[in-house]
Amino acid sequence: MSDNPGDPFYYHDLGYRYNHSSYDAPQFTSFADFLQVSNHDYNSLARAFGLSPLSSTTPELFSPFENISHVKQETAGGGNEGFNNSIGEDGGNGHNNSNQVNIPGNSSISSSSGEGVAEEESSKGKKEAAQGEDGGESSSKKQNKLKKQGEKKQREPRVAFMTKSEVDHLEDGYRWRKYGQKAVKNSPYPRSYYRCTTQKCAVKKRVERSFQDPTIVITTYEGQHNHPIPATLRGNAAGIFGHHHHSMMLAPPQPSIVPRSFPPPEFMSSYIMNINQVGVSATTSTPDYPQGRSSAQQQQFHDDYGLLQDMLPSVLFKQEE
DNA sequence: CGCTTTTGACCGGCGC
DNA sequence: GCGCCGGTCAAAAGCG
Repeated sequence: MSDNPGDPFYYHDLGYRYNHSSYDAPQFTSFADFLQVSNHDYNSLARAFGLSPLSSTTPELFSPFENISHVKQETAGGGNEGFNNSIGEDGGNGHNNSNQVNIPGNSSISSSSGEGVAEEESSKGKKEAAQGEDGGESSSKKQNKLKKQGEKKQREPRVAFMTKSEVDHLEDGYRWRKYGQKAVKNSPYPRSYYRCTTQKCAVKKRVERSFQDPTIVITTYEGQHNHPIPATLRGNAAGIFGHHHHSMMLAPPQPSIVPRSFPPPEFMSSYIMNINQVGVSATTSTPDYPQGRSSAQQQQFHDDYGLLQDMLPSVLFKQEE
């Protein structure tokens, strides 16, 4: 995948790969549901994923990963289209078989290219080009704030999911407000930008459908929630995470672009194709990184990964600078 | 009415 | 410096 060492992280680095035919697609109503975990476990997973835990916890302190580099697309005439192309490529070559996990800060469980890529790019230092403001909470203004010292614009940890789904916006228990949509270069499908509606929370996510395989939706989370899952949304968090089926949930978030229709309630029909961790252990590259990790945190971190490995064998993590 | 989505303008980084 | 590009803003429209 990273044929181009110089490339910043591209989604194709995900090593995306899966077997169309070998999966059956279970139905899930939420992220946690699809992970098939309890609330407790979810919290661990969430940390590992850089997502927010269900319980209120210390906000900005734990981010297993730091320093994200932004997914960038080749500006040169737009050859590369991030995910879309990448998916095609990787899917095609697929040297990476799905069951591998790279642990940030650790070397890896899978020696697959992913890792190499991560290194390369981190060295690359090509930061996020098209980045607007980053996790800043003052979302009101333009972004003209400067960073502290030599710290460049760092992004929050990002996690990308590739999910087979009919709907673009997957239910994950949080409430989001869409704040933008842009056309993806060589794709007929647009990319939508969402922000967590909880006031103090700066988590964002992007959703786009794969151009190569329109049945796949790529959701990229950025940042971590600092609050519990809102218990409102029809049913409540408990209903979402707790357990049983997913009966209600009324109208699915509308399948915007995807023409095909499908049974309404199953908007979360999905299975994971791949998961990408875009964070990185930046402690080395960014000395002044605000949040140091305690050994306890690291331990937790590893524990989370261990957990993930057990639970999500097909997940593939990747780190990036 | 309060919220969300829509949508074109705008911004800042980067390559040329 | 200019223009492309990904990402964001924000006014207006939409919806329950």
